[in-house]
Amino acid sequence: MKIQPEIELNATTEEKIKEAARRVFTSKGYAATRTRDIAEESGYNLALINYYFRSKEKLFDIIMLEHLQLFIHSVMGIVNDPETSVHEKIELLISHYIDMLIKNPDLPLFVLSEINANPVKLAAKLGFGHVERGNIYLVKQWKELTAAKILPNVNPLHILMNVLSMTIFPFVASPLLRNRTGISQEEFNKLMLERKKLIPVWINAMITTS
Amino acid sequence: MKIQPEIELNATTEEKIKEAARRVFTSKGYAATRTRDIAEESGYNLALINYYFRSKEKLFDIIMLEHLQLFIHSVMGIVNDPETSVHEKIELLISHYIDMLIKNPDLPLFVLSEINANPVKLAAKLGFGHVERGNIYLVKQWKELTAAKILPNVNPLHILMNVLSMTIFPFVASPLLRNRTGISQEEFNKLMLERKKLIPVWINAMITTS
DNA sequence: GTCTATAGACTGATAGAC
DNA sequence: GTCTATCAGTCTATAGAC
Repeated sequence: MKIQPEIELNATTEEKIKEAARRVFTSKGYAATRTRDIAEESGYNLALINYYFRSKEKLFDIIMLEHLQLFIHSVMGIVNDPETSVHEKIELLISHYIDMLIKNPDLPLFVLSEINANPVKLAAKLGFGHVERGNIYLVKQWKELTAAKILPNVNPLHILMNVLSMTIFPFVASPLLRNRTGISQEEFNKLMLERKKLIPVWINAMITTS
Repeated sequence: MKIQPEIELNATTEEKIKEAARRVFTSKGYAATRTRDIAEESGYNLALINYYFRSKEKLFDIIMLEHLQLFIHSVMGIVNDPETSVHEKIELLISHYIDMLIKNPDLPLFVLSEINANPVKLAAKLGFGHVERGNIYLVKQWKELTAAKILPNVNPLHILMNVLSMTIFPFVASPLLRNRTGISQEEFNKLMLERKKLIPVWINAMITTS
């Protein structure tokens, strides 16, 4: 699944239009995107968008579904791995997200905005492939550790919020942050790479002092 | 400055239109908002919007400027207070934001989306009233404490990111979070009120273990 | 100040030539 | 498959009646 695609010489017209649409939708959002923008970005004509995808909305739905999978379902492999410990899972999750978001920095703001704009419509897409919380291996491990009093009895939802917040929010606030602090894109990415090591340490600190 | 206004019986037509515009813009964003939506929400006719505000864009600019002040400049009073300690400032900041965001939950996603959509245009507005970082009292206090080795020498930008992330991000991700966990709006607000006390403790933990 | 009616530009989508 | 030309609908903004 590509977001920032390499130039594929042998990509079909359909694929090229889809990649162009992905770029335009992700940077401007659904409402601000004109089908003419996508046509121009793809190098093809406006009529071809409807030829291949029937409507602006159907094209958007295809792209949004792929983004949701990238954003949510891709982490299922990490949190369901029976071979890794809780701390390793947290570390892998943070590392996975930061690498992915450095490549696709406007993905989270796009996804969260569009979910907010149309929560009912996207609930169905989100439900697809939904795994019951009790069946997630990470949840099982967490419960075992709290039962054995190895972990303190904190609400795991708070910890989850903290992991995702500290990992994802800087990308969401990046334009504002860069405006206020004056740091460059490169300096920002360097900070985020530092955070791959720092966030797990901070999470440990807040768990053990709870 | 009101976002969720009480019904003001003696509000002027101009104020009523502005409040209606605030509600519609904030929930749908600039591009998805039609001037007809604002007219309908205000109870007045479409023509009056242009009579009072000349254009959709000028009306939007007025509202965005007020939101930016609410979002950014309102905290200046806290971080510039010479009477409070660093830890008190952090505590007050978190408390202030959480109270404000419980009242205006879609404010951050709106502001961040629009800045992302038009960073150049909003840079001017953000610069207005900009205070040099060196002159902020919190920054001065922080430097003194690290110089005296009372605080460890961590990059304060990371700490700032963590405070804002853990405080603001849950509101940004709230629709997704509620979809995945099934918690209600009330339960979410209760979690956020808990975080008013928890986040300062966590921040302390991560500072002292650095 | 507030309304109705409408101008003028733009949008998503399609017909039809090649 | 790909294009040009165009339709029908919607948008912002304004003219003009009251």
